[in-house]
Amino acid sequence: MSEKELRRSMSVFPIGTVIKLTDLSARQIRYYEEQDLIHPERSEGNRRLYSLNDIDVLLEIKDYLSDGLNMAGIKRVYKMQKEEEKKARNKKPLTDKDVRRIFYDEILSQGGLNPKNPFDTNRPKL
DNA sequence: CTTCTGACA
DNA sequence: TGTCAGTA
Repeated sequence: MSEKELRRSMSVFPIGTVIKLTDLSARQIRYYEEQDLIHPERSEGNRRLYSLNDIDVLLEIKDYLSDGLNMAGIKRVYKMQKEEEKKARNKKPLTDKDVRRIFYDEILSQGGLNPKNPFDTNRPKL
């Protein structure tokens, strides 16, 4: 892991800072953590500490949300990214963002996954 | 003063 | 998701 990646993964920001940077509510930020989309560490006083990477993910989630994806859809974007990582890890030189971008576009082009429509657990796998 | 967890008029 | 409570 490069030094830059190491720094981007260091947990140093309190939730207040993240709220200002992402314009998301504390409620939402904690909820996305429950959904395993971000993994902030904890300080001695049990306070959450976020990394630049966590903030990037939060910013991406905001975009997905504004484009109509619900939690199920967003979680799939990241879930598929992980699955694809294992395959590409030893082959393609795609970055995490490239992979997410690809699946994100696919999901959008397939329509659906709107916040209104309940869950889509039974949707066909991409 | 800031953040945390749990709960719901 | 908002928000209020009671803490740490």
